[in-house]
Amino acid sequence: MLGGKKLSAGDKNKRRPSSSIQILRIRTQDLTTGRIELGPDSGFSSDFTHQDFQLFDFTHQDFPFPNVQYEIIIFSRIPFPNLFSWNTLIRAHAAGPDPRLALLLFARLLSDGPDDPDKFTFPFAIKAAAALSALREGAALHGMVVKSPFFSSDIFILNTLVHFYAACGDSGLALRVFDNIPSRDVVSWNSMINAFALGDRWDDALRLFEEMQRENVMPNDVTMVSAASICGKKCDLELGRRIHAYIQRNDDIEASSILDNALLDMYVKCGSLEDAELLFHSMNTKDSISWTTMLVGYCKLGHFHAARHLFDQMPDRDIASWNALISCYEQSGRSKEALDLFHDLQQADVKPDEVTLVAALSACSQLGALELGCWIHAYIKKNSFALNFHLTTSLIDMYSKCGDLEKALDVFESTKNRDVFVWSAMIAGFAMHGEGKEALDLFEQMQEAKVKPNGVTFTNLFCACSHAGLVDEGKLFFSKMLPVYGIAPNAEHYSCIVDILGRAGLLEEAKECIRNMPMPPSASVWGALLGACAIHRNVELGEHACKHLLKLEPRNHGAHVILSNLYARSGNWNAVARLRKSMKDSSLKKEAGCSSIEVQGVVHEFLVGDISHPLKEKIYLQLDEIASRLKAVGYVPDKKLVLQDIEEDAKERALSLHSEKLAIAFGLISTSSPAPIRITKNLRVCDDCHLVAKLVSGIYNRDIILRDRFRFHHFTGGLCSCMDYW
DNA sequence: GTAGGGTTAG
Repeated sequence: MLGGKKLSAGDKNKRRPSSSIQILRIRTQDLTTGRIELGPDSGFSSDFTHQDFQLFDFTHQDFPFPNVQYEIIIFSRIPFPNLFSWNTLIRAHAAGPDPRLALLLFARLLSDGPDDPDKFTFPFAIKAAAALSALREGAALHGMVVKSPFFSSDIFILNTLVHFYAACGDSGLALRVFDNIPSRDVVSWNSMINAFALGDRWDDALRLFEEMQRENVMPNDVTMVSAASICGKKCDLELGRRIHAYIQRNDDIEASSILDNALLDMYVKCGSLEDAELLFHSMNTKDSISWTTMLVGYCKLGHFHAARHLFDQMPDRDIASWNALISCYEQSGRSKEALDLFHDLQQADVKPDEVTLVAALSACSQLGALELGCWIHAYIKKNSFALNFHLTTSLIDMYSKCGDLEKALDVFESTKNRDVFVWSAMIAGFAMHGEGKEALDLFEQMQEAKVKPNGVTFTNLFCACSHAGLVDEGKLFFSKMLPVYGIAPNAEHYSCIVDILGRAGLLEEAKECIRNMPMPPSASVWGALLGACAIHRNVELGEHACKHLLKLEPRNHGAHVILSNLYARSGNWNAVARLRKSMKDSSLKKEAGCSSIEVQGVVHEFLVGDISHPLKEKIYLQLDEIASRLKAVGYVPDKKLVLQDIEEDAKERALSLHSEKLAIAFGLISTSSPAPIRITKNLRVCDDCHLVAKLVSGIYNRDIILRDRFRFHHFTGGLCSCMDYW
C-alpha cells in the first residue's frame, strides 16, 4: 500500500522498478490497524515485482548466506509463492548484508502476500529490525503482535522482541516485554540477562541470573557465556572463577568454543594471565577468536614480546588478529611498532579493513606522521572504502594532529553525514590550533544541524576557550551544560574550567570552583590548578595543589616537574634540590622529552642531547650556526628552567640540546622552503624552545609547526600563533 | 519443510 491506497495489479506492471531501496517507514498510526504501511517519504515505490529481486546486487563478497541469490531466482520464478517461501526469503534477508530488504518484503507480504504473516514470519522480521536498530519499525511489529490473540503470548516472538529492544539500546523496554511473558523459558532469561549486559546494567543482569535459578530455570551454555562476559566487564575475577567452576561441575552445560572463548576473555579482562593461559592451553579447539583474545591479554598487560610470539605462531590469522595487535601497539603509545606492523600486513598482502585503517591513522596522529596519514587517505579513496563516521573522525583527527588543519577541514566539509564525533573532532582540531572563534562557530553550526553535543564536545570546546583565552565564553558554556544540554559536568570538565580560569590568572575563582565540585576533585583538576600556579608564579597555592595531586597520584612525575619549575622560576634552588632528592628517592624519573620529525615518510626521533642520528655531525654544526645567529640578534638563553642547580655554561648547553632544537636543526638541513618544518613533541614545549622557534622562523624565513603535548604552535616571521598564551 | 538467546579488533 502506498499513501493509504491499495494498488491494483495493473498499477504494478505499469511502473518502473525502483533503483534505490531505502528503509521503509512505518507510521505509528498504523499500529491501530495492525497493518504496516509505507510512508510517502520511504523512497520505496511499490512497483516492485518479484523479477526485480534479480536486479539487486547480491554479489557482495562477504555475503553470509550463499544460497540467497539462488533462492531469489527460485522465488522470482514461482508464480504464486506461498507463505513458506516468503518466510524463507525474509529470514535470508534478515541475516544478510541488507536487512532492510527483509522489512521491505514484510511490508510487501502484507499488501500482496497470499496470507497474513504467521508466527514464523514475525521473529524473522523483528530480527531484521534488531539488526538495523530500527526502533520505530520494530515497535510497529510489536504493535501488530500485541493485538493478535495468536501471537501476543508466543514465546518465540516475545523472546525476539526482548532481544530487539536490547539491540536498540533500551533495556527498559526489553524488561517490559520480559515481565509480560506468561511462561518464560531459558531463552527468555538469557535474552533479558543479555539486554541488561548490553545496557551496562551488570548488577541487574547478575540479579536476574540468580533469580532465574531461584525460579528453577536451569542456566545453559548461553547463560554462562553472558555471565562470564559480565564478570569480565565488571573485572570480578572471583565471581568469574566461580562461574568457571560451576560450568566444570555441571555436565548438562554443553561445552562450546564460544563458551571457552567467553571465559578466556573474562580472565583477560580481569587481568589474570595465569588463568587465561591455563584455560587456553587446555582448550581442544582454538579458533581465531581464542588466539586473538589471548593475544589481547598479553598486549594489555604489556607483554609485547609474548604477544608478538603468539601472533607469529597463530595457525590462521584473520584481519581481527592483525587489528588486535596493531591497536594494542597504538593504544600503548607504541605508534612506531603499530605502523611497522601495518606495513607487514601490506607486505603479507592482507587487505586492511576499516578498523585497521582507524588504528593506523591513530598511530599517525600520535607520531605526527603526516605523509603516511596522507597515503592512507589516498588508499581509502583508491580502494573506495566507504567513509563511515569512524574513518571520517580518524581522518579529521589525523590531519589536525599532524598540523594540517586545512586538510582536516577539507575532509569535514566533504562529508555530508556528520555525527557528534565528526563534529567534535573538527572542534578539537580548531581548538588545538588555537582557533577558538572557529571552534565556537562550528559548535553553533552543529546545533543548527540538530546534532546533540555530548560530554566530549564540551571538553573540546573548553579546550578551544582555554587556548584562545576565551574566559567568558568558557564560563558561559560551563553554566549551560546541565540546564540547556542535559549533560552533567564530570571531573574532566571541571579540570577544563579550572584550567581556563587559572590560565587567565583568576586563581581564586578556580579555587572556588574546585570547592564547589559535586564530586571529589580528581588529580587532573589539581593538575590544572598547579599548571596555572606555575604560569602565574603562585608558589603557595601551587604547593597546595601539588600536595593534593600527589595524594591521589604519588607517582605523578609531571607534578614534581611543574612544582620544580615553579620553584626554579622564583629562584628557590633549595626547594628544587629537595624536590629532586625526593623524586630520586622514590625512583621517579622525569619523562624524557622526545621530538619527532617526518622526512619523506620516515619518522626521526630525537631525545635531549641525542647523538644517535646518522647525520649527527651536520645537525650539531647546524645547531652552532643557529646559536651564533640567535646571539647576533640579542637572544639570551632562559636558564631558569634547567632543573639542576649546575654551572651556568653547562645549563646553557643542556638548554641548547633540547630535543625540539635538535629536530629544528635537522628540519633545516633536510627539508627546504617553502615546506614548513613539522615537529611533534611528547611534552609541553619549554619557554626557551618556544622563543628559539619564534626567532628561527624569522631569521631563516621558515615556518615551523610544532605540536606539543597540548596544542599546536605555528611559528612564522618571528611570531607564534599562540600569542605566547599556552 | 521455516522460529528465539552468546565470544575477539574499534
